[in-house]
Amino acid sequence: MRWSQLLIPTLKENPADAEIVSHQLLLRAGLIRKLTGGLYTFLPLGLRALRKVERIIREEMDRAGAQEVLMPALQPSDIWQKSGRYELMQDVLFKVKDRSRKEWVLGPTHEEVITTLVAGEISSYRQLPKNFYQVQTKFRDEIRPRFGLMRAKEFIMKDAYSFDATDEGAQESYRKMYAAYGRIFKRCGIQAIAVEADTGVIGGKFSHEFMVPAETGENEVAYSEGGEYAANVEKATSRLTTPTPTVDTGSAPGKFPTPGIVTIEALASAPYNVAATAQLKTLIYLIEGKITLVMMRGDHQLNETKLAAATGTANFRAATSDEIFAALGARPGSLGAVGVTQHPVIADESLRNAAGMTTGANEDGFHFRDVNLDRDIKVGLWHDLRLVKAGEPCPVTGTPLKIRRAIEVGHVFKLGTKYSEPLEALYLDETGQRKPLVMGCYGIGVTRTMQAVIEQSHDKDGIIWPVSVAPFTVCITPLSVLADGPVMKLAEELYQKLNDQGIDTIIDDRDDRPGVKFKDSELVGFPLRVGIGEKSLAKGEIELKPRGGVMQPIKVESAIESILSALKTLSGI
RNA sequence: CGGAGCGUAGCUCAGCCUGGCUAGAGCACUUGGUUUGGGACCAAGACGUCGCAGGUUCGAAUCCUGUCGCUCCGACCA
Repeated sequence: MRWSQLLIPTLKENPADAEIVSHQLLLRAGLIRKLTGGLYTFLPLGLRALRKVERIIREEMDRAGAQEVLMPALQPSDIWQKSGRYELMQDVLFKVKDRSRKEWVLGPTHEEVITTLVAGEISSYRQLPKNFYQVQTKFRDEIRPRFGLMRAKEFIMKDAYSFDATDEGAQESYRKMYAAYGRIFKRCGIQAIAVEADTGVIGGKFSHEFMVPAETGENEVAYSEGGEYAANVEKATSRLTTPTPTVDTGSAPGKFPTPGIVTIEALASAPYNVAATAQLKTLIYLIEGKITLVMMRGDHQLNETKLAAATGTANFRAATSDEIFAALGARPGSLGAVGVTQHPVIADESLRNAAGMTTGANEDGFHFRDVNLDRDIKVGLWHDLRLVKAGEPCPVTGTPLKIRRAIEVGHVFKLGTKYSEPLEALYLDETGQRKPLVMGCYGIGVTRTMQAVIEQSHDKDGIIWPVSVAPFTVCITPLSVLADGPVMKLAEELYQKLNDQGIDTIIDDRDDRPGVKFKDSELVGFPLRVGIGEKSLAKGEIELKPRGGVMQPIKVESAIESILSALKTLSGI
């Protein structure tokens, strides 16, 4: 393509509303333009890069045995009612009404649609396994769209759904997708790591997220140095650095005065000297409107994602001081669960068998000592609720965990029968028994992946596209565009030959000064620039400049061969 | 939704505190000229409901009220 004919509106200055570098470069390189918050138009170059990411995804999905379909983005709300997610996901669902006032949903994801399809089309174990995928626009009423394509109201996702007869089969389908994801991100030129993750509103048995390490990422990943363990902090666990006391003092809980003491630290200091590990922290939450006591060890922090996983709902918040006083008769700082039977109590696993603990007495200015969990507190639910911190021992290796930020580009879920049961996607097995299909689902944020590539691969001058996803692979830069001059003649000739070889080539035929062309080609980030100027041409040479590499002169006679071999090197072939 | 900030030319911003004349600069754009190996220079020109609505005032980009939009931090997620 000819630069002069394409819309490539590069910007010299950073747009005021772009905060992170990949967002700035998307705008500056003329790849996208904002329509309004969370909604973007893909310009010619941006679309070309996006299409290349999509092509890699399609090739790897096909290779892994998945088949492409295309489902409606507009969906009837009744299938969402059936799956139970109409309520659960109401905050992100875009809803629209038609002329007869019937309500529809703009699909944020497609478990309901694909399961409905499969329920009607698959009825025998002989048809299994199956895996269907699509590349499609998703709609989510995000609470806060941000960072350009990173979190948008409308975005392109590749979603795949596997259907198996057995759990073992589903496991194998999961494994295949997991492997395919690794190949996809590698081919896109980004380093993504798989981490254990929370399943959230999608639900299911377990899941892995594919994370691109980046300071601007919205997630935190806990991992061991050697890569033996990696998990989203929402899900991560660690070994305890210090054990929880379990020695029964033999005494019943004894109330003692602690005037003005309302923090763990204060109680840990003189004259009380109660180690934080021997204290019970009692947090009061309003879970689906009900006062609930959440118990943590004094030195631990609550992880709210784990609380959601434990309770099966995200509909909760910390209670206010007044709500707490009304329920327990004391203010934060003096709270405890001893003798509390009228409210449910949830406790963190680290408190199992805890004994000789100290906790608030539900009376301002007083605490209990000698509290045994088994004997004195009615715990209704035990669950891992603890937020891991950097430096705590890895659950696998025992070495100190590290924590770093990352961008989630993909997520694979082992779903089980969460959707096949309510939507009645059943099949007959060898013995004629009717059983629910065992499902998995697998998403890649395609537009987000494209931005993640930029976030991970850029320098002060602009984007550094990997060959695999670059909008154009080669940029031919004639320094003079006189139509019948030797420079332009050679440029046109190379342009023809490269295109004939199937190399995506752009020729910068703009009548601009060299500096402008160099800056623009670096900003957009084409992997290889072929510079043609009168000076070097006089020596029978032109210049090859890999983006991010060093300029090298090549002979005109062997230009095509040199370019092709440089591309091979850049592609890592 | 809670907290913080910003809305002035296509873009980046100044002017606002302390109200006053035709509302400014740089980049981009148009025309002419000079340039031509790292975002050129000269000259001329075009481009504004100062986000919107209301108020205060002789007079509002500037002060007040409301409203809309955008960005950032938190809850949500590919």
